[in-house]
Amino acid sequence: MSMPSTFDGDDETQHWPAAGKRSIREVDFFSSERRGWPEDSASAPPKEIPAHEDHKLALLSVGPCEEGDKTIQPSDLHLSNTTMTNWSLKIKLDKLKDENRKLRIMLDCANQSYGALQTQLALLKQEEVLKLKNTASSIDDDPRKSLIAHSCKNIRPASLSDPETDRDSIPIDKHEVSVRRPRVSIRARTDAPMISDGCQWRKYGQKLAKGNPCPRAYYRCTMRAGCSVRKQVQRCPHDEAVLVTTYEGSHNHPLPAAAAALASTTSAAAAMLVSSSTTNPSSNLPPPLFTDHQQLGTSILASYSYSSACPTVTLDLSRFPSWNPPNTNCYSMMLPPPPVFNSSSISRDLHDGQFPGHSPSTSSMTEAVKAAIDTDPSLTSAALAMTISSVLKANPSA
DNA sequence: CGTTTTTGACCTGCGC
DNA sequence: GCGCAGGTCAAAAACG
Repeated sequence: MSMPSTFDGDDETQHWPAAGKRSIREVDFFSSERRGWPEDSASAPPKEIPAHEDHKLALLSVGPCEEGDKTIQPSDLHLSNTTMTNWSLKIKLDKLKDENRKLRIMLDCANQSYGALQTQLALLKQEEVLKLKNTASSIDDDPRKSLIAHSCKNIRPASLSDPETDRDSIPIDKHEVSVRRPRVSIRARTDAPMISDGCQWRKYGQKLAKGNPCPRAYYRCTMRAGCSVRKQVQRCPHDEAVLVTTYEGSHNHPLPAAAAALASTTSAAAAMLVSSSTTNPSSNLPPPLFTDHQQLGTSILASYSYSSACPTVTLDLSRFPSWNPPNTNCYSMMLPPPPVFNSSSISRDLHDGQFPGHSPSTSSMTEAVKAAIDTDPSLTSAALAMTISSVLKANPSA
């Protein structure tokens, strides 16, 4: 198994140990290195200060440096005016660098925490699914619980002799690997063979799907070992200019910053898919995410598709003329923890307003998108994704 | 030489 | 039970 050599996200996380080392050096400076410095600096400090000496200056700039009971001030050193000026500038620069470094550490910390929370959420949701499964096993006349029970058939403890009896002994994370999770599919009009979404992928298979002359390619995420996210890339059989990218699974690592926007969007979309099944128990069908906006001239289309095993959210972005390359090169996926809840064989497009009680009228979603496009006709996909995401979060019923 | 892609074989689920 | 289709595996080939 190989790891990509260039990965912003991993690079981000790798700053942690580096930052730790730098922090230790600062402590070491106080404990040992500092002791010899005043004597060594009886003459003027060097004009060219080695990079590894930066921390000394930064610390000195924060306040007086103490040697035992004696306080060492810069003026105690015999320096020429020019050297003092340079030194002062250097000190200011070092302070800024130090501040930068601290901010970077804080950012890394936030990223790490976010990744950890995502993992925790995945585990909690998996446990919830298992609990629901156990509850549902004794009830067969409630349609909603039957759906849950049905979905649990898709839990496949691979390579176990007796899945039924062994299931409870399997660690949760193994369940996550085998669970059929909701998918998010994105349709985008592009000539590129594959949209660049900020992640590293390795192709592991290719198939000719029936009814489509274009092969379907299978990729798995290689940004971190054990990441379960996979994606399928395929040209639309009806319009080969449209590239259909389907994501499945949840990343076990922080994503590059550039990947955050659409990740947020798809997370919200899939979360909607999930919550709709739990907040609307009277109906087996979820409400629409959002609908066509005919006034736009273009339209955003979101649809649920319940195949035999995998509920799928489709975001049709192919109708945005401005989304031709190069703007289609900033998609990103990070699916939410994968709750399993439905596997009915119903497939419907929502833009037709086929759901009773769910009007295809103008939604806040499309209003927001329209406003965004009006504001900036050259809107990038990432920016538009953020708009969609924010509306989904602010108005779950949109 | 290590990594990635290709591609045929194999596995699994589903419908008949 | 059988056949089909989707998905995955893994050895071989290609690539840098």
